[in-house]
Amino acid sequence: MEQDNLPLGMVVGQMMHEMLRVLKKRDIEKAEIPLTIEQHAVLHILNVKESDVILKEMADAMGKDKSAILRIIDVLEKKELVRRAIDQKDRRKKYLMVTKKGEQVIEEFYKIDEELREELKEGLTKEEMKIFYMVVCHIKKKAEQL
Amino acid sequence: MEQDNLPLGMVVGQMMHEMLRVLKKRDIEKAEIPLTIEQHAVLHILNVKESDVILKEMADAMGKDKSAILRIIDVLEKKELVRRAIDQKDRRKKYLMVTKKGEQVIEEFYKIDEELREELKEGLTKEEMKIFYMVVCHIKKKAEQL
DNA sequence: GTTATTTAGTTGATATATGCAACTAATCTT
DNA sequence: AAGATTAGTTGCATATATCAACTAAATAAC
Repeated sequence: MEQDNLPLGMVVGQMMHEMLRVLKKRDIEKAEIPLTIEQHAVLHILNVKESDVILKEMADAMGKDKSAILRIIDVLEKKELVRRAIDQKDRRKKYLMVTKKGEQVIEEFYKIDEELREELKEGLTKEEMKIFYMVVCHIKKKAEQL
Repeated sequence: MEQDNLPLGMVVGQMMHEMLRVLKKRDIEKAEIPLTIEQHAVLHILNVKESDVILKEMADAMGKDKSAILRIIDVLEKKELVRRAIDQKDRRKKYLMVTKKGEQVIEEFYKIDEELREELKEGLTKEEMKIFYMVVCHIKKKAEQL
C-alpha cells in the first residue's frame, strides 16, 4: 500500500484520534480528576520545563494564542491543580505553579499513558520506535521553520 | 534522548500541531475555499472510500458521534461542496455526494498537502518514511482493538 | 521627570468541534 | 399489527481557538 501518497495529516490524525480515544476513556475510568487532553498537555509542559513558566512562555511553547492558554489555566486553577504566582520583580509576570494535587494528576496520567504506550508498541522493535520518534522530531522541526 | 519515556500523544501531538499550523496557513493563503482540518478530513474520506457513504458510515470511519459529523456535513452542504442524496430503497439513508466544486477543493488541498509533505520529508530516507507509516498503522490498529 | 513604546495578562465576541440524550421517520423482525 | 432497530436530527452543554481591544506594569526615548 503506497501510503506515501496519502495526506500525512490524515494518516497520523486518525492514529492520534484512536489513541486519544482510548487514553480519554481510561482517564475517565481510572483518574480521580479526569481532564481533557489539552489540560493534560499544559500540566505536562509545566512538569518537563526546567525553569518556572509564565503564561506567555506556555503559549509560545504550545504555539497557541495566550488567551486560549489562559482559559485552560483558569480551569486548572479552579480545580486547584495550578496557582498563579506574581513575580516580585515584574508584577506583570505570573508564574504557573503546579500544586501537590496537580503533581498527583500528572503522575496518574503518566501511568495511564505509559500502560497504553506499552500495549500499542507491542510487536514493534526498539529500532522501529526509534526511527518513528526520529521522524516525528524531524517533521516537527521542519514545520517549525515554515 | 530517551524519548521512549515521553507520553506518545504529547510528542506526536506537538508534531501534528506544527504541521497543521503550516497546512492551515497555506490553505488560507492559497485555497479559493479554505476549510478547517476536520472539514477537509470529511471530504478526504468521501474521496478515498470506494463505495458511496452515508452519515452513519462516515461517523464510524472517523470514530466520532454522528451528530458531530452531521454538523460538519451541514457546513459543507451550505458551501455547496457536498449534497445529501436519499436512497430510493431505504429513505432513512442519505448518501453524501461530493460536488464538482467539492472535488476541486479536494484536489487543491491535496496539492498544498503534497508540497508541504515533500518539504517536511526532506532529509528522511524512503526506508525511514516506510517504517514511520508502518508504526502509525500498527498503533492505530492496536488502539482500535482497545 | 515625562511621554511613548513594549510587554504580560485579561476580556468579549465569535467560530468550530464534540458528545450525550431524546426525538422523528423509516425499515425490519416477530 | 406491534415491537425493535436503524438513520438522521435537534437541543443542550462543554471545550478550544483566535482576534481585537483593553488594563497594568516595565522599559526606552527624550
